[in-house]
Amino acid sequence: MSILEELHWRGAVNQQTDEDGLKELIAEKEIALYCGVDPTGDSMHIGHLIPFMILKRFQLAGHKPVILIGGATGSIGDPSGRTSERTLQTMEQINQNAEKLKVQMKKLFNAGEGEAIRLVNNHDWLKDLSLIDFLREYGKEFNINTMLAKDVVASRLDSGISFTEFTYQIIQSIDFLHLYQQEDVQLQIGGADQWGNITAGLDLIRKKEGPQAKAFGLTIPLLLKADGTKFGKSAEGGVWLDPEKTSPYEFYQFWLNQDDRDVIKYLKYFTFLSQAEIEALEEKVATEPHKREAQRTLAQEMTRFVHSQAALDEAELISQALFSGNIQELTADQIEQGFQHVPSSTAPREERNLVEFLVDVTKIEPSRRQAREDIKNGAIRIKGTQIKDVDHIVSAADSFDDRFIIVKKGKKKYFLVQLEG
RNA sequence: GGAGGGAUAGCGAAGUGGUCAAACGCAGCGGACUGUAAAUCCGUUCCUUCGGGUUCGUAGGUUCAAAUCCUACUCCCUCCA
Repeated sequence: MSILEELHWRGAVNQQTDEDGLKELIAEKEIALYCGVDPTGDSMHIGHLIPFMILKRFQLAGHKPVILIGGATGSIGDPSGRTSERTLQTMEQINQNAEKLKVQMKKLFNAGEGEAIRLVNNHDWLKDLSLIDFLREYGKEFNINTMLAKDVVASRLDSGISFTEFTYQIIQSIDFLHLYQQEDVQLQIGGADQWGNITAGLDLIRKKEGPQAKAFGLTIPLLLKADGTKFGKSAEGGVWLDPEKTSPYEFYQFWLNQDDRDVIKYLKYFTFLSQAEIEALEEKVATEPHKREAQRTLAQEMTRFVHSQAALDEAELISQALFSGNIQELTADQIEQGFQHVPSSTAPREERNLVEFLVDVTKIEPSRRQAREDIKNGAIRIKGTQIKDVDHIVSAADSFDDRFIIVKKGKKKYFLVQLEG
């Protein structure tokens, strides 16, 4: 199965330019290709991951991927997928973010065996481009009518778009041209909302390099959940790759809890499992869904890839203890080792009313009213024991060795409270 | 510049002097069922020391009583120029 056939099987192709041409090119040589991300935040979330997983697949198929960090484009603001103007971030902020993303990318794609994926930052070649050069060299190649017709721009014409964001497609086009010329990059991939930017780049390459220039674009479909909502948001917000923002335990739990209807789609999209392995899991979902083997495999693959085998082991240990073991049998040492990455807080080592403990000390509950309601409903468990008494006093007896308190709220939310002082 | 319409809890949207802490839907939270799934059902969602306190764009005013009436201001939409 060729890489393109594989991508189709994985459901990872939305649109592509000159399908046959790209097929031919890939058949005859190893190509270089790229995908970019703008440093608008200090960490990627799982939605960002998709196109880079595809870069990785190309690499495994023998091609040469380039990851672009958009230090320059990030300072302009991509209007794609937005209904309103972005607020500009400071250059310091963007540089800091770019640095963090670089570290994250290296950890994900340059670790372990095999050739490293090349990392570039478009700030390097765009920072010294003068306004006059920009206008004479590139601006002349862009027709305003074409630019206005791009979906991203057209949809913003009513609500307004600044010249800065309007110009974004030119900047991204320069990137593609630059990489085509300097790194022999012939393919750009991106999310479905990048189609306009990618084709703008192709137009620029053709104008500068002649109509015979071989460059292609491929976009990935927007990933939706079975219920029609956007993929990648948990109840608490986005699912981040940074373990400080989303702990490996929470990350593992996110994947483990996926809907039966979605899990195979995600296995295809996110993991490097083979067609045979995924089809076997698909069979399992159909015949013995209660075992949730597909979800477990997905959670394992993703946690191992994004974090590490050690993080996965820990996440599974915690999950095991919390959901199928007897919490009371754990020792304080086991908790210390294994539970550091459950959402946690600290509290002084003193006796306290349960409501105050939940609201004031640990912030597990947002208000006294809510805390009382949950306690009365039997939603609160401490050390595995349901507590329905609003006047309960939290004391050493509720802790593990006077060091940790484990609170469960609802069916599956756990909190670790470390006692100190 | 002129004429209208609008701003209500996280979002959408009722309400046009007391019975309004404010219908209803979505989202959220909790519970039941279950497989840490989906669907469904039930409860609940401003705060509270449970006495009460503070809310309906902002600031004033009328009234025993205002989300509801009046005045000014801010922002948004439609039409005319």
